[in-house]
Amino acid sequence: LSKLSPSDNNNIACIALDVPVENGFDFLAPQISANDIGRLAIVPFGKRKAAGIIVDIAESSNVPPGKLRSLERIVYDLPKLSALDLALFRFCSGYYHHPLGQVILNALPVQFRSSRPFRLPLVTYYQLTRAGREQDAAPIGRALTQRHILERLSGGLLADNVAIAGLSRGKIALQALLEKKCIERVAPGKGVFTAAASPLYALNTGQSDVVARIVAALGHYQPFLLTGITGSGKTEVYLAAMRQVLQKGEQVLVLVPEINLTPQLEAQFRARFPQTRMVSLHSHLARAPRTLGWLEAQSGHAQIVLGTRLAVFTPMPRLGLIVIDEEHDASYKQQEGLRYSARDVAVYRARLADCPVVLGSATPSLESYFNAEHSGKGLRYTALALTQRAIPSATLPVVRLLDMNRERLHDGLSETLLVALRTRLAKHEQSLLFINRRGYAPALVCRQCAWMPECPHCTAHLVFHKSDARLRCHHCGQQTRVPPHCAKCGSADLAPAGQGTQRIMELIAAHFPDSRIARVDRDSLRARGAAQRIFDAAHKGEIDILIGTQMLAKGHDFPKLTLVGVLNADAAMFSADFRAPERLFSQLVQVAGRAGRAGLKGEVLVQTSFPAHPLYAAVQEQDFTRFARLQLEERRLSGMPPFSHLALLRVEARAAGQALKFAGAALELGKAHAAGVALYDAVPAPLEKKGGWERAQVLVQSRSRTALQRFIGDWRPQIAAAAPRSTRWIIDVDPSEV
DNA sequence: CCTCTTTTGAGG
DNA sequence: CTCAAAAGAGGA
Repeated sequence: LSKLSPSDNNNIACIALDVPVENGFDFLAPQISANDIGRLAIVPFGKRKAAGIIVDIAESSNVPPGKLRSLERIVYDLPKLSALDLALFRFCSGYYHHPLGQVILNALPVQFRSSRPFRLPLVTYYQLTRAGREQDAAPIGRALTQRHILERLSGGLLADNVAIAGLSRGKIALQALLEKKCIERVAPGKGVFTAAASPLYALNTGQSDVVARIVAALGHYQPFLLTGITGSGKTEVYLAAMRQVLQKGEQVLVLVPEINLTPQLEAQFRARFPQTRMVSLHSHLARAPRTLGWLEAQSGHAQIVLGTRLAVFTPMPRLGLIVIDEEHDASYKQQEGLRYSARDVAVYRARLADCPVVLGSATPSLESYFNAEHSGKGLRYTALALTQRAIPSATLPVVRLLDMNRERLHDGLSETLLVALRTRLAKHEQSLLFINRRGYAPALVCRQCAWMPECPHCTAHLVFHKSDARLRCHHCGQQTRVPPHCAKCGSADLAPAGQGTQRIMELIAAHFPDSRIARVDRDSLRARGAAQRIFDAAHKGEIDILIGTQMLAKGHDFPKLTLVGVLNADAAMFSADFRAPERLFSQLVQVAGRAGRAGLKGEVLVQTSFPAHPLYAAVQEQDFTRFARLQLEERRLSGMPPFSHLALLRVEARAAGQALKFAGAALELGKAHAAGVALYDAVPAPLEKKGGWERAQVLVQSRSRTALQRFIGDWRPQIAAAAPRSTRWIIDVDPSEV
């Protein structure tokens, strides 16, 4: 152990570690220079070693000299985080009130988070000269293992002019790629191939105008909100703008919601930019390829980074454009740990990198819409709109409301809907039934005494899954066999209550025994390759009726689809969350957008008990602007975002009543200094008990973001000091569910 | 008085 | 977070 004192002209390294402690930890680091800021370091920490990031260098420390220990080593094998990367992490730490070390370490690939040594790339790949002579090759990157090279080949990620050193099975892989038409030609004896380039189709005038606006902004910070109805060709706009950025040798970050769309978009991008190296980063990716992709982005070799919310933190030294597709999507908000909004972080990142950021959506969030409507004042967005469908023959579907009070019903399916389905079957067109509930029935009920089985760990009914005769909790995953008798009165007369995808499937199969039906929900897609199989079949027209949850609502285009039925839209009306109408609207517009995309007339039938609700009128006209105006007026009157800013103290405890009790105590602490903020009562959370944890919350509201931030800054240490270890708590800034 | 469980505090 | 010491709870 070093006993040198800091006064001996030793430098001190301040290191951010993955611990729930506000500040970094100081270590003696004699040889350190300011140049090392951003590097990974291994330090002794208590009884163990820990990995952390050097965030600062100082001449002296406030820590008593006797307590200071020496930094063990700096990891020079890894490229360091840039000042811009660190600035982004600092912003997140401050804005979301989360310890810096945890912010940074959570954004790093897992290998780098532990103090154990890791091995870096073993295989080198080379860029060839035009002549393709291997001796002229220059190394352009490395991969962790040969398997990753093969993966990259099969993904088409190693495009033109690339040879692989030491690739024994390369020929086999290349042959497979030839057959799949990913590549056109293989130079014999070498791993050289040329990627097949996809043809451009031309932009319409609306699209070119929008692209021109974005391109004009390249090189400096400017946020755009790009709105456009489904099928108006937003992706084409992204691609055209990206082309300009890539030509300048800069990088593009594209964020997409957490859905199964990444492979499709990836294929689309790859086809358009076959020469450009692209990495795809999402949570389903295995550890090693994710690390590799991260390194490629950080080194600048990968020019396109396509990913879900976690990708927003990927270091990119020459970032020239950020695209956030479906910017309204709830999956951009992380719901645990650092509760960041990838969309908001991306906008801030664009500001740091001084580049434009494009937020695209057919149904933007009201916050973004408001920012674009009120451009001119402060930090606001420039509105861009696509008003025509890219394929002119594709018209918007007709939306009809089916009044469930008047319709003739067959097991919850209206006569009109059944007739419409029958018509489509006769015409060999496809239909889609949208019901946002998986399982057979959302509950089981005793017909004698009305007892309903509940989850022992959550405030929720158990969902009946008929296929394996089990009851499942969709909140905690708990499952049991279906009980033979009522637990209360002993009756054997237990019946399913309500409808889920499985039950609808059964009903439809009974009504249309000769039709080909497929169910699309988390359960049916669980098996490996199931998603691909079902969607392929649907695209080929081998499915007549698709039944599914919101997984069906996004992205997929089925050319023969002309009818969409929406079965339980009303459910959202009963939600206490002030954002429920917004979510319902965007979901309905999304799902309606599936119908009639290629020249065939589409029809959307919405079953509802409240046909007079103004929300449905807006859905019928698919008029987002009208809907947004209505909602914004409500928000203005209720003082909700975007007319105020929110933060939520979320408290969880195992013992009954403890969460609510502590939330109340925290509220009292806050009341003493609540300047410029309004504090709501401590209340049980919407799902009061989840996974055995009782939940309570305190809502904080303010017109001023600064006042809100200042308040939380003072409040948080008070809560931390008062909180018993048996309660978990977090402050959720800009919560998405209140 | 001993053992097992829960709570608390520190880590540089 | 992780580790371990301290403080409680219960048993013989």
